Amino acid sequence: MQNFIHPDMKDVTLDAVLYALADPARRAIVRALAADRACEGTGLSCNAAAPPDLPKATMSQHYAKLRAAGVVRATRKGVSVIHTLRCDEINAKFPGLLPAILGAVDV
Amino acid sequence: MQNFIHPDMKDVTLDAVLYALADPARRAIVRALAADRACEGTGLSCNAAAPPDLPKATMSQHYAKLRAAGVVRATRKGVSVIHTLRCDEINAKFPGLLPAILGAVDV
DNA sequence: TTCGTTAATTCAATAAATCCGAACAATTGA
DNA sequence: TCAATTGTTCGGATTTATTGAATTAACGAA
Repeated sequence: MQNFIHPDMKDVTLDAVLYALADPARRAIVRALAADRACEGTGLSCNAAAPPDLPKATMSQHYAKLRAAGVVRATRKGVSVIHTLRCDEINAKFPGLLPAILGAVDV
Repeated sequence: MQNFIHPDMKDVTLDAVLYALADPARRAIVRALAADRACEGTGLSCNAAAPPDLPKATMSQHYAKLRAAGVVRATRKGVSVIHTLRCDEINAKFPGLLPAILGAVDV
């Protein structure tokens, strides 16, 4: 599985970010990571941030898409993979986007 | 084809809106409608707002998704279908979302 | 070192969504 | 009524998503 590849911010497109955030499961993950950052800020394992009933293969694909889109960053820590939101970077490139999406009352 | 159905704003979900805006062709349409509103404000025909090289079957599907998501409103005017952005409504329900997306330099 | 456990990824098969040419429908003007 | 214009709908090929099963990775204990 090797170490994770994260796109440089100059290669992160609005298209990919919106696509990544257009899925409710992925948005739930991003919300959890955002909440974690606001509190602990230590990052969360895949399982910790994903919706509880999500099959793990599906979960893993969602994380792969979030990483590829440049939305999250992953590092291995023991048997877990810890994810953090690339919050400041996204905010710098797409000002207001994350707040607008995370702030919305998701229906 | 009948008259177009537009969802009531209470039934418009963030999920659907983000999904609609996650596609570059649809975002191009929305940008064109936003620009029109800023200038003429009269609405644009499908062809006028869509990317020029888009096959019309595809274009039509994109508009259908934008309508279903609650992002645009359509009315028939002669042989044309005129679309307008449901700008204020979306802004009221998802504050900051449209500005963040339309304001971004699309890559 | 070798198991066993936990955590996540990859594979492969199926299911669902998208794209677009061709046919169709709606409207207008001649 | 006919032709032209503008979109929509249909159908099939292509692409993408989902998920169970197999696999990889890291760790701790014996």
